[in-house]
Amino acid sequence: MARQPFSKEQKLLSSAQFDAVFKGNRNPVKLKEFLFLMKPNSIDTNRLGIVISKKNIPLSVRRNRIKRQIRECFRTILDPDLGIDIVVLPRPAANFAKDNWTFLENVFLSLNKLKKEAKN
RNA sequence: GGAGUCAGCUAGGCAAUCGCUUCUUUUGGUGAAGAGGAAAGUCCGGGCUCCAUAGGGUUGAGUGCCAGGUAACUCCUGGGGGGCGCGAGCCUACGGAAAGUGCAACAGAAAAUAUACCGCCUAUCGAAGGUAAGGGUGAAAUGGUGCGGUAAGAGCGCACCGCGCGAUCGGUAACGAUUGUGGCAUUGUAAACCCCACUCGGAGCAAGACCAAAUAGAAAUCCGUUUUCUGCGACCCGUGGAAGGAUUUGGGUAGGUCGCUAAAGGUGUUUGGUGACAGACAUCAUAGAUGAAUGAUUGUCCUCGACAGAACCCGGCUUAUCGGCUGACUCCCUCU
Repeated sequence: MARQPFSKEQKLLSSAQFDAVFKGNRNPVKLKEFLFLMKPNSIDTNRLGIVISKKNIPLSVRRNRIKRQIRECFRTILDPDLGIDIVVLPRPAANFAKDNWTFLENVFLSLNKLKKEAKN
């Protein structure tokens, strides 16, 4: 199994990078619980940004848990060669979802397929 | 055995794989450490930092039985008064109501000014007089109980209790005990205004300090202080700054480094103290992120895991909380 690191190269760090994704995204994935925005980038790796507001997820414990689960899926599942920037926004419905883990797993798996088809 | 009071502890464990943050080694890696009792609410207090060491008056805010502890407090400890409970215990903003003002719904005759609905007594039998015993209303009704007294009554008189004032004794004090004396006068409300006593400068780690880069919004020093604006919570006084001129240095930006964790620190023993706590000695090294680290998956065991995530740091308060454990004490029942 290849190493699957998650360091600062894999994160969106500045507001400029975030803005680029918000403005340059095409066909976003809109779900009840999450919103995914994606944009191809110019570097080799994927980069992840999470925007999670207190308004949508009031409890800090749950906020942290959702962030970790998103990060973990990004790290373990997503094809590292895709070269996309991705921003995930949890929505209020994520509060009530019991099994976010399997849900996110499926989403990221389907993302892999989508992107591969797009490249081919 | 049942019911209850108080104090304290704990906050799933183990293993495997893949990851994150910091540190150490060293640059492949290896190793070590890595959220809470409330990290929360931001309600108080303090450290620390800057503003200009921050003065006076008015205003504003806070505290409010006494003594002590503390860096400090609205916290804690001990004590006193009052209330609740059979009890262990619990609760208590607990200074002032003859300085003044306000308020007291409904009911009730009357709610603070005095007065009289039913009643009682007198009677010249009237739309009179005397009463406040009793009844009734209310959260609250002009001291309470008893005896005397009277036409009926009334602190009108007396005794005891209560209340005010004084003295003595005990106590650091709050206060308590004893005793003398006064006379029954104006109810309650001050988490209503208010009065009295005491305390209080402001803003906050996005505080603040330094470094780098880049091209004209800034900064520093000096001169000046009529006017205008502005800071010191507000206003007045007082005082500082800016707008102007001269000289010098050179910036934006979610950039980087520091602040940033060793601190009124934890644990143990011991000394002093009723106790909060303080002193001495020994010992421990224990998160430090910054688009923000503790996770995910799998297996397994059990009692099947609540509330909940550090963001400068401490002391408290308040609120949330599954299950379990420990100790001390009280009451009731049964047996001996």
